Amino acid sequence: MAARTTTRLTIADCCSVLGEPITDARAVELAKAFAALADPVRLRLFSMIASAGTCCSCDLIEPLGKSQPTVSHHTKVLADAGLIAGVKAGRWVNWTVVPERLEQLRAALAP
Amino acid sequence: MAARTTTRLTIADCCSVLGEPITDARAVELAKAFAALADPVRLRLFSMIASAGTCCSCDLIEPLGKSQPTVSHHTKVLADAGLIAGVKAGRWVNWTVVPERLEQLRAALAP
DNA sequence: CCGACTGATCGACAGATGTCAATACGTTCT
DNA sequence: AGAACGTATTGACATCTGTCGATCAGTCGG
Repeated sequence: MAARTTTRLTIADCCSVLGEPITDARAVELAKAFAALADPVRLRLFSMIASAGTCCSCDLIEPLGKSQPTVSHHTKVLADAGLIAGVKAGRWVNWTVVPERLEQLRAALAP
Repeated sequence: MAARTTTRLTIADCCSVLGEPITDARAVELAKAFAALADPVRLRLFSMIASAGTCCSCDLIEPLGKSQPTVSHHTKVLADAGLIAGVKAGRWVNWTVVPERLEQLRAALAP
C-alpha cells in the first residue's frame, strides 16, 4: 500500500495539467493536440469521422463545404496530431479516430 | 423509466463530439475553447493557476519568462474562453480556473 | 494503355496570432 | 497630492494558419 504513493506515470503522457505546473516540453506537446482541435472545420471533420466510425476523404468534402485540398490539409493536421489515423484501401483512405490519444487529452484536463 | 430515453441536454453544452456530427455553431464554440489551450505559454499559465489554486498576474511573469503585456494578453484569452476567471483585489487580480468549463471540454471528448 | 477517380502537394494570399516597448489606468501608501 | 505598484491597452511587427486553384501521384476499370 505504501508503494501506491510512488508516481506510476509515463513522464509526460498521462498526468493532469491541474495538479502541478507542467513542463515546457509537455506544454508544447499538448498545445499541438489542442491546436488540431482549435478549428471549427477540423472539429466537424473529426466529429464526422468519429460518428461514422470510418469514412473516406471524399465523403467529407460536400458536407463540409470545403475544397478537396482544404479537407486534405485538415485531415493531415489531425493525423499529425495523432487524433485520427488513415488506412489506404485502394484509391480510398479510411479515416478513424485514435481513442487513446483522445483519452490522453481528457486525462490532461482531469482533476 | 421510459422518460430516460428523452435527451435531457442543454443543446450545445454537454454532448460529446463523438456520437454524432456536431453543428457548425457548436464547432465554432468548442474551437474557441480549444484555441485558448492551443498555445504552450497559455497551457503553462493555465497549469500554474490551476495548481496554485489562486495567483496574481505578477506571479506568472517571471516563471513564464514573458513580458507583462504578453502575460496579460494570455490571461485575457483564457478568460474570454471561460477557462479562468479573475477577481480584482486591490491592485491585484486573483485568477482561478473555472472547473465547469473544463468539464464541458472533457465531456466533449468523452466516448 | 487510357481515361476516370481519390488523394496529396505546391504556390499564393488574406487574415489571425504571439510578442514586446511604450503608455495609460486604477489602487495603495506616504 | 504625489509616488509607487499591478494590470490593461495600444501599436507595430514577424510568423503562423486557413483557404483555394492548379498540378501531381497512385489506383482501378475497360
